[in-house]
Amino acid sequence: MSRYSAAEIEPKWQKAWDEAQVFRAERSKDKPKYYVLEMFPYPSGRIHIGHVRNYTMGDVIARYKIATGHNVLHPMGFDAFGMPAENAAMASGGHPKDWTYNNIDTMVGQMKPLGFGLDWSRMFATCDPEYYGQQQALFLDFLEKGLVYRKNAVVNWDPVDMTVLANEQVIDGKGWRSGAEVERRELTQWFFRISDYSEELLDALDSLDNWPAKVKLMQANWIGKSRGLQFSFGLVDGPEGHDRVEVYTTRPDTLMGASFIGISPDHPLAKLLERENPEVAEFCKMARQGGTTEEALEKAEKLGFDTGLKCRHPFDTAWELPVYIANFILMDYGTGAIFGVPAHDQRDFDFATKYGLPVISTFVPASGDHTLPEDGGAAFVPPKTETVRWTKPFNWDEMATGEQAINAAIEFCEKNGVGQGVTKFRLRDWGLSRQRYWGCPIPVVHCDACGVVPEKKENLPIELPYDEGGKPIDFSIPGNPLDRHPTWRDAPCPACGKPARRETDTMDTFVDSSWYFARFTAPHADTPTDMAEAEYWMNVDQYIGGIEHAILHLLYSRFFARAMHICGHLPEKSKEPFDALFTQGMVTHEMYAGAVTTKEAGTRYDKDEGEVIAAGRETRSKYYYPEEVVRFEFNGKPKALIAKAVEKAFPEGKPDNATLNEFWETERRKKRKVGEEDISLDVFPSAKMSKSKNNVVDPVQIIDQYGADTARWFVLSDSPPERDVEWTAAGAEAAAKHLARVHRIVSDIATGQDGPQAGDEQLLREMHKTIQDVTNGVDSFGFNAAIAKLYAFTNTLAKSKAGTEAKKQAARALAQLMAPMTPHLAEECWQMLGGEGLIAQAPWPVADEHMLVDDTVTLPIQINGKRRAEIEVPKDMDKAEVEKIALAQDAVIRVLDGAQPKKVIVVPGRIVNVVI
RNA sequence: GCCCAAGUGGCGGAAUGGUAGACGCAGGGGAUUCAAAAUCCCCCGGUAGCAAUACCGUGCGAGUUCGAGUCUCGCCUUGGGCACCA
Repeated sequence: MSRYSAAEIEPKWQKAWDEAQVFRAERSKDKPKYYVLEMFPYPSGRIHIGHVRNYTMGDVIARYKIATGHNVLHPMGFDAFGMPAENAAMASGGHPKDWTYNNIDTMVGQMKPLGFGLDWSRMFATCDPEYYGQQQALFLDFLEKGLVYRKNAVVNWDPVDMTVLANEQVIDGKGWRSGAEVERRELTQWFFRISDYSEELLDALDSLDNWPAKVKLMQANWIGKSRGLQFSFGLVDGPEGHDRVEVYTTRPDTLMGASFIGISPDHPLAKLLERENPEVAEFCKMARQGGTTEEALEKAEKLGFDTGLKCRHPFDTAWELPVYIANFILMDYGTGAIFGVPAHDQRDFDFATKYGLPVISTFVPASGDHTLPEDGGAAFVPPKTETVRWTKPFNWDEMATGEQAINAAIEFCEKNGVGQGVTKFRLRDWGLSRQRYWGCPIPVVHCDACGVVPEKKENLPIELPYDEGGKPIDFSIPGNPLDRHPTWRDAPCPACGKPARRETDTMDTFVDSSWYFARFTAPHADTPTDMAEAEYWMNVDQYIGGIEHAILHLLYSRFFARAMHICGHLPEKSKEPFDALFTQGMVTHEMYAGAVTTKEAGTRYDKDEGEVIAAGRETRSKYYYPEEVVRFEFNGKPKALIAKAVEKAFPEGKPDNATLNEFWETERRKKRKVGEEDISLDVFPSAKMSKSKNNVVDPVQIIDQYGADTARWFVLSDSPPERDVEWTAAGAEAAAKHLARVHRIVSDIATGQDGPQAGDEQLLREMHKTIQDVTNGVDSFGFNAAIAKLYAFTNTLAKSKAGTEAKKQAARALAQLMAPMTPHLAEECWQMLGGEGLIAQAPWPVADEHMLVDDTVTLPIQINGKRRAEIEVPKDMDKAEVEKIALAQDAVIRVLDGAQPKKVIVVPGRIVNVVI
């Protein structure tokens, strides 16, 4: 008997798979193809447990599909452009390219030992010039087809660092490095015309039968189709060229409740007033402060500026409404102008209250008490489907739903020439320009004579410069190094040949990830795709990734697939590139944060508390990795300390929690110098593992200690894959023990003598049930439930007194069912049991239907829905007979106490319910 | 603020509208051992009870149903997304 040693068997079988080229994907007519893809990783430096979970799920599917006779494509690559590489260069010198490729090497080195069935020959990184050159070719094709254009759009501008900030670099409206108030500033940028496809992207969601409903719902809400009315308010004595204000509203039915007109600070009228009136200019400047995110705009205090201008109400020209410039109105959506109805919109209500504007109700609840908003009640905002009583309708019944009223209002307004019914979408065009170095350069040239000229395809790829005039690029200077590069910008105009300037914006990294799945079908083709390969391998049969990508990445990819089809790079069938989608939950972990002093504390004396040193102290937060901290609980509260400091203070070993707590309290009160870290840390609840929060768990330790199969088994067991999982280290050992047990049991069976041969049939029945359950589990992503069945079957097998042949048969089935999850151990077991060839290439076991049905069933007997007894009856016994037996049960007789039951419900094979 | 989810023992979780808690972890007891590791066996939601058993129990409050963890409505809490994190 041999002992289970992952360290010995895992490399051995990985080599065997390599030699047999089990995972090499080649086109073939003999088998149906199957393309399984997991969202590729960002090369952050180390793989984390979330990656292991993601790729193990994909690998289970891939191996299972190979076993069921499919020709499988299962590739891997890296989403390698992005800000962390530049941030690393900024923080510690070095070059984003070196940082990225080093990280990729490390991560591949960490992934290979996990034994994933990947076709590594297809690997690429999006920062490979070979890849991004083809992306530039795609861009040029899109440009030719009118799918890309330039327009102005706002960015977060840091006025101190003189640079554009990403949303995550704006913290509480301030720049992350400079601390300066961020401004919204307009720049000319490149856009994809995704909004032209709003209707189609929305409608096509219905065809995605194997996508989670919640993802489709989120996308539908994001696209946001709405029907409303576009019309204008006449402006009383407006400035030159402005005789009216065009508005769009989804609630034209509330027009009689309008009390003001609001325009965006970026509205042409506001801009005109801004030039003439310093007060307006000051307000607009203030309104443009803060980040550009929808969240920031929604949460910001609602402020307005009364322009003094008045608009006429379309239905009553004597009725004049004031025109406000308001900071919560977006120029991008609708017409950049709205009319406010305080009675039926909370935001408008708050605004009206603040500026003393009238509140006019147009409808009230259908019944019941109601305090009108104008009489001190709250804004009344029922769902559009609710029937309400109209007090100011214009051509519909007094009792009607919002929906009915909206339609009637649009019809009425159209008939009376007041406006037009318009369908609008919330989806905006996709801005792809980034004022950054580490991304795919946009392949156009700006020529004084010819304007914006596309680069010639034969000049692609336009590569990123590595140096700056022989010197390494200095990333510590804020701003875009491409913009200030001495020579890279110089390029002859592709049209006239005169000296011109390259575009220095690079592409959003979402572009990189919007077509990589197509590139995997022909990763080294000298066009973006090879149609023969794309025709064969597309679509992705099963796509697996995090729920956090439910909207943007998936929507952008759907758009790209359409655009690529238009340009002849993908077949018609690939307009929806992902046939089935599975969104796995995230791996979360609690976070440990401490303070680093940025301004030293003063000292203040308090007569009760004595010396208080925190006064005047300023800090920034620093997050620590789980392995850097000592975590403990005191009085039920989690606390943490920096591990190194604990080791130093208690060299003899980790003390008890009370001592740690005392240490924590003492350290917390210490005065710190600038730059010094606090030793006592706070523990924050679990959140998505992210690089910036340092709460990533490194699986390498687990692999080193227990082996890949344990890590794989562990991430699949316990939690359902679609749910978030809180990572805890306990349990890895249990998984390892179980695998060792399987090895031991199989080894005993393989070498054992014939036993008593009792219960062969029972064991084989269990085997067939397990085959059935595990197969269903794998098919439906119920990996945790499948694993529970495998645990149960292992117990059955261990206890079975069956003969050696039956046991060997059962053990072979166990190995095969485990093979997608723990492939190395399965191969080893397969070999011990005398299985033919590699288990990785053996056909999947099939359950025998006849072995799945039992002759008798156990039926619970309920009385009024409460279980009181149970009976064992033949499975096809008729209802009357079952009822008779049920009513004869002691418990039933006792509760009935001579009375007749009102009703007896018999669900064959399920349950009996006696109603009394 | 808006959109989308999730909430079940000490913990991770199982359960086509049909016996709530499968399977695993932690814990307790025992066997084996000079001892330990490893392994094997048993117990394990709460309250009451020697026990049989009874009552309560799937975030909270209603509802539909013979029957609700599962369906509907309202709330609470947590997580994700909100267009320049990827």
